[in-house]
Amino acid sequence: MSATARSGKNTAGRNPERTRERILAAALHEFAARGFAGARVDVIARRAPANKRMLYHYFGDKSGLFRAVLRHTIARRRASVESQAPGGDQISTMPLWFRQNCEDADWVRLLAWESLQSTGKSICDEPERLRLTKLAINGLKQRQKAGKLRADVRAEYLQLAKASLSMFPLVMPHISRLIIGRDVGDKNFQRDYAKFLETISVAFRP
Amino acid sequence: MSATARSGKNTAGRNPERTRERILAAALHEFAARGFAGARVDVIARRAPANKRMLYHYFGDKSGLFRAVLRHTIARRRASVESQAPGGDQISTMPLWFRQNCEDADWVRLLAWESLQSTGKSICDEPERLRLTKLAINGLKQRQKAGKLRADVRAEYLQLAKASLSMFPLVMPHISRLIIGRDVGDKNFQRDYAKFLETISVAFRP
DNA sequence: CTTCAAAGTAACCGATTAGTTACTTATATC
DNA sequence: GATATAAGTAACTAATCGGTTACTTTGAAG
Repeated sequence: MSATARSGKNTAGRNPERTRERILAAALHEFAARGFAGARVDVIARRAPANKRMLYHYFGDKSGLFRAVLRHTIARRRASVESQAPGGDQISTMPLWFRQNCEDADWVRLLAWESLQSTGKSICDEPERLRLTKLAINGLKQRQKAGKLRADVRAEYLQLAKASLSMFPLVMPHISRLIIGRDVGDKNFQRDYAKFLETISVAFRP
Repeated sequence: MSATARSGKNTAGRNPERTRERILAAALHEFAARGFAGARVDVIARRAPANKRMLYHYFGDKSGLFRAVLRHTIARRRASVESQAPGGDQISTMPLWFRQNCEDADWVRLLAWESLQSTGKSICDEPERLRLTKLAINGLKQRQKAGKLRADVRAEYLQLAKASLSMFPLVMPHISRLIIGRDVGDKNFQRDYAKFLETISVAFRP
């Protein structure tokens, strides 16, 4: 009875995978909010909720947890990147990226903390991330060949510009608010900025 | 004798202002490298070099020092912003901004740390920063009126886009390297990216 | 029913680190 | 030159926080 109930069990008792997932989710939240150095292991454990001991059991130490969160979130975003790669859509992708980033602001912020803190150091999980980056760039190259994107600039720089414009307001919400006067979470701002990105997309057309 | 020698004295003995300046410089370096939570007060004191006690004497506590560094660097950049505002130059300003940011990478990184860490909180030294921001935006508005800049998008959004494109590679060097394959410190990258910014500036012309 | 491994808990520990105390030394003013 | 004031030093402290120890509970298998 208990063996058969095991697979369907979701609500009570022990459940290693769920505990792991809860810790990862809480850690993403805390690391995104305060960065690696600012994040508190006890806060993550309390918010999971889980015992701190379990956190160390599954992830070794604080930086192991940080890496696990990175890997886990990269894996989650993989599908989204891979589905976009074929590049057959009509509408400009930049406003779309921005919208997705708004939905996944914790991920963008995590990326920003990681990038700032690990200057000079090697990139965690580099092979996989390089693969996904190349995939996105190849998508742009295909569109360049198809005449949908200007071909007189390297696709790499177009990718960098797209990343900049679609992530910056989330990475530096402070600056964004100083300039625009509205908060990044403000839906009106998000709509207007997406529209703006659509407008200046002419820069990337032939 | 000592009173007259006092003003010309720069090398030895006591010198409050110089000590203050040295602490500020060391703090900028440390905060830019590791962020507020990651920075170590002892490291700043050792690098100044100055005694930790002096640091607390001049700046109260760690966050007081952080705010002082912000204010000090804002004051330093003020002249540069104010001289640019009149907007009479011929060449596109975006590559110029990027170049200046590369020269002052610590400042850009400090700004990024501050923005990430203080989400939701109030902006330190807001009135002055708002004034400088408005100044830059007014410069853009003037150029819009002069027909040098497209007028069908609000100047605020143009300013945000300029900030994004000229700061992003410095704020997220990791991502930048994944996409381009070269380091942000690489002079070749800086040249090529500046050129790219020049090229896509057409998006901002009428 | 027993057993054994893994999940889970609470209390603890040692190191790091922001912030202080008690003191000495220099310098400007009278 | 005496003196008051501010600069500067070294050693200390209290608390925070990452990580651990010793223990209990759960549940699947023989």
